[in-house]
Order: sequence, then C-alpha cells, then structure tokens
Amino acid sequence: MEIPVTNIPLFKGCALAEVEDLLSSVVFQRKKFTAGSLIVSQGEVCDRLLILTEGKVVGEMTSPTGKSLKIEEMEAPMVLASAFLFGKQNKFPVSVTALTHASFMVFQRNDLMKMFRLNPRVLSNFLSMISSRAQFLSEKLRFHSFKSLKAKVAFYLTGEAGTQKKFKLKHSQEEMAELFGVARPSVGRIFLQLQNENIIDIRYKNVTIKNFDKLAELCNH
Amino acid sequence: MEIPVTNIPLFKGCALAEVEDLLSSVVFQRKKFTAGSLIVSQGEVCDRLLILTEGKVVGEMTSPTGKSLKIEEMEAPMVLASAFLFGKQNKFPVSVTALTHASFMVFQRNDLMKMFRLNPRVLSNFLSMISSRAQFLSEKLRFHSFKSLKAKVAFYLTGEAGTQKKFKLKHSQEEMAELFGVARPSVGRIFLQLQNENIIDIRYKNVTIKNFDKLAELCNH
DNA sequence: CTCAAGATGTCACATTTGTTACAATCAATT
DNA sequence: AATTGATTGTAACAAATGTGACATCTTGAG
Repeated sequence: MEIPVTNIPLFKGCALAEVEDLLSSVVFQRKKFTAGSLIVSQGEVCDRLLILTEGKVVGEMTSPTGKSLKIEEMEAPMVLASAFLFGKQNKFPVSVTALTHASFMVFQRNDLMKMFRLNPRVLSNFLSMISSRAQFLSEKLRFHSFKSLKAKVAFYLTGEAGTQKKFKLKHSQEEMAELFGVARPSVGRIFLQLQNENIIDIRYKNVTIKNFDKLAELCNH
Repeated sequence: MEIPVTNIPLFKGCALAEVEDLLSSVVFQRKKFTAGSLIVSQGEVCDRLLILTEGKVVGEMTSPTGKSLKIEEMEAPMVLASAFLFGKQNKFPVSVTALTHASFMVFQRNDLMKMFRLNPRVLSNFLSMISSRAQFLSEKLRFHSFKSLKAKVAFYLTGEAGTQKKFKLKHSQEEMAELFGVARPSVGRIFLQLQNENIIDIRYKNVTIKNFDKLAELCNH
C-alpha cells in the first residue's frame, strides 16, 4: 500500500532514479505507526519534516483540560506541518494520531536543506507546496472578510461566472456553506433572495446572471 | 529614507558585505513609483519578487465592475506576495498602488533561486517568511472555525491565560472584535455573560478565571 | 428505465449578532 | 489633581443566521 516516491508532492516531476539517488545521499528515517497510536504531541518541537506515505491520520487540538477541539483528517501522500518547520513558531499546534496503519518518511531540517541544494526541483516543489497552502488559507480567509453572507455569495458567483452569463456551479450548497462558514439553508436562502431580486436565475446548479452590476454592488455590503 | 539592505527580512542575519556580494552576483532592478501610481494590476502574472524598501503601498481587490473591495496597507520593509511567486495560482490577487513615494527591489524568479543557492541563509529567511505567513493565516482562520463567538472568546481566554488564573488582556475589545470578525459590543456582551455565569471575573483588562473547566467546555460549543 | 441516495427549495421559529447610543471608567498628560 | 481622549459597560432594537423539518427534484448506479 506504500505509495511510490515519485507520487510524493515533494518529488513531483523527478524521475525515479533521480529520487533514489537523492534519498541515498541524505539521512532519513522510515517510521511506522499502528492504528490509534500517537504520532506527534501538541506543543512538541517541530524540527523535522514528516511525509505521510501510507495510511490516514487525524490532527486534533487539545484544550488545557484535555478536551479535543478541532479535527482535520489527512491521507497519504501528504506532508505534515510544512509551515511549522521553518516558521517563527516551530511547535506543532496539534496532536497527530494514526487512524489506520501509517508510514512516514522523516527528514531532519538539515537533510531537507541538503536536498534543496542537491536538487532545485525539490526546493521548487517545497516552495510551491507551502505557497499554495498560504494561498489556500488566504482565499478562505477572504470570504470571512465580507460583512454579510450575501456579499460572500455575490463575490463567489462573480468569480465563478468569470465573463460568462450562464454557468454551472462547481460546488454543492453544502460545500459552499462550509466555505463561507455558515449553515446550508442560509446559502439556499440567499440564492432565493437573489432570484427574487431578479439578479440571478438559478435552478439547481445552473446559474444565469441577469444583472451583473447589481451582483457586483452586493459584494460591498 | 531608503532602508538599509540588512534590514530587509530576506537578508536578515547577513553581514552588509555578504548582501552586497550576493546582490552583485545576480540581476535585479530598482524601481521607483510616485504616490498614487499603480504598481501591479490584479490578475497580472506574478513572476518576480517585489521588495518594498521605501514608502507605503495599499493592496485592493477590484470587482468586475471596478469597485474596490478590500484593503491592506503595507509599509517598508516588506516583501510583496511571496506566496504567489511559487504557488499554483501565480497571478496577483490584488492591485497594488503607491500611497507615498515608493521604492522596490525586483528579482526575477530565477535570480531569486540563484540567491537561494548562493546563500543558504537567504533561502532559510525566505522559507521562514512564507511559513510564518502560513502560520499567521492558519491561526486567524482557527478562530473562524469555532461555531459561536462565545467559543472563540473562551478559546482566546484559555490561550491568554496559559496556566495562570489572573492576567491582563493584551488587546482591546476593539482588537479582539477584529480578530474574531465581529462587532465590538458583541465581545463585551460575551464578557458580561461569562461574568454572570461566574466563569470569569473581568474588570477592564484584568481577568481572573474562576472556572477553568467550564471555560474549556465552552470552546466546544 | 427505474429507483434510491443525495441535493435542493423552502418554511417557521429560535438564537445570535449587528447597530446605535450613551454613560462610566481608565490612562496619560499637563 | 484635573482634563481629555480612548476604552469599556450596557441597553434596546433591528437584522442576519442557525435549526429542524419536510417535500421536491436531480443524478448516477444498476
């Protein structure tokens, strides 16, 4: 079940021989965990890169009294906490536990840096991964910066529409609700309102924008 | 008014001679803009790193009909859009305009990569910058992931308290309101509720936590 | 084509949060 | 110690969003 190394995002675009060559010139460990075992504890110093090559894990935050707060599942292939290896705060903000049998490749920071030197593509991949994550977070945060749900939806719709009047929604209302951080019927309600105000025509995933200007206007309130 | 190169985050920890040596071995441009002029347009391809070395600029998004949506001010020394040079989506998401007279150093991606090769500290600084940004965004987003304002405040308070029972708030209610993405009186209202429920004692910035368990409990709802 | 599972439209009602406003208190400077 | 500007406490009311429920429609598997 172990994924091939060329599928690991960090080694994307590299030939198998190239990766094997690279891996033979640095030190790293392979670690295996059984389902249910603790992989890293919240607060532990993050001085190594963990690449999940097999299995599924879950990250959760624990409050001072030991209650778990927030959960995020991750599946191979995945790099864990790449932002915490180099950032100012280099402690894991979450505990990570194996959900299934899980395998990791573990690189110390120095060895990772050495790989960057030896192979510019690996560096480029790492930069791309971490940048994409920042972009993803940034985009998600943008939605929260709008004042009302109507503004969020309006912004989303103008973005999805691009220059077209008619288009199909990529996401379900459920997914949009999650993206906007609201309940599902609230999204539906906004669509209903926009319909009644004659700004869009929506029937399931088929959207026609009837008044582009008004829609853009709504982004501001 | 131009800041010294050793103050630029990208060159932090480097000696002046070291930076000058480095800069002499790569190609880069210095660009100056007068107040009010457009520096980059939204949607423009981001293939270069912009380091603001003097002045103040503003980033704003424009909707399809040309209304400006969101504003973020930036002051020297500052690196612009570092996440967009390497991420998947490498177009500027905002337009940037000079607020005052502004100076930049401009590096093409290849030259930046060359500097990474020549000087590991520069690479390390860049990784740190971009990682810290991801961390910052992540932290900010965490607050939005709580269901209610009460949960956000409870989480914030447990974090600020650490292991102490009595402490002083670092932020004003205004700042907290901004962090949580709500109106200022809403924050005050929650404090009032927590007070009435005998969970905390708060008088202006002086907080005493009277029931740690209940506070932790609240983080979950 | 049929059917079941999932997605959507929509409602009534409960909660939460925003808005506006003003008085009380603090903090810093004189 | 007094004054002033910023912060905080608090209220009433308006508006937005959550909740739960249900009927209806779409879509994809068979």
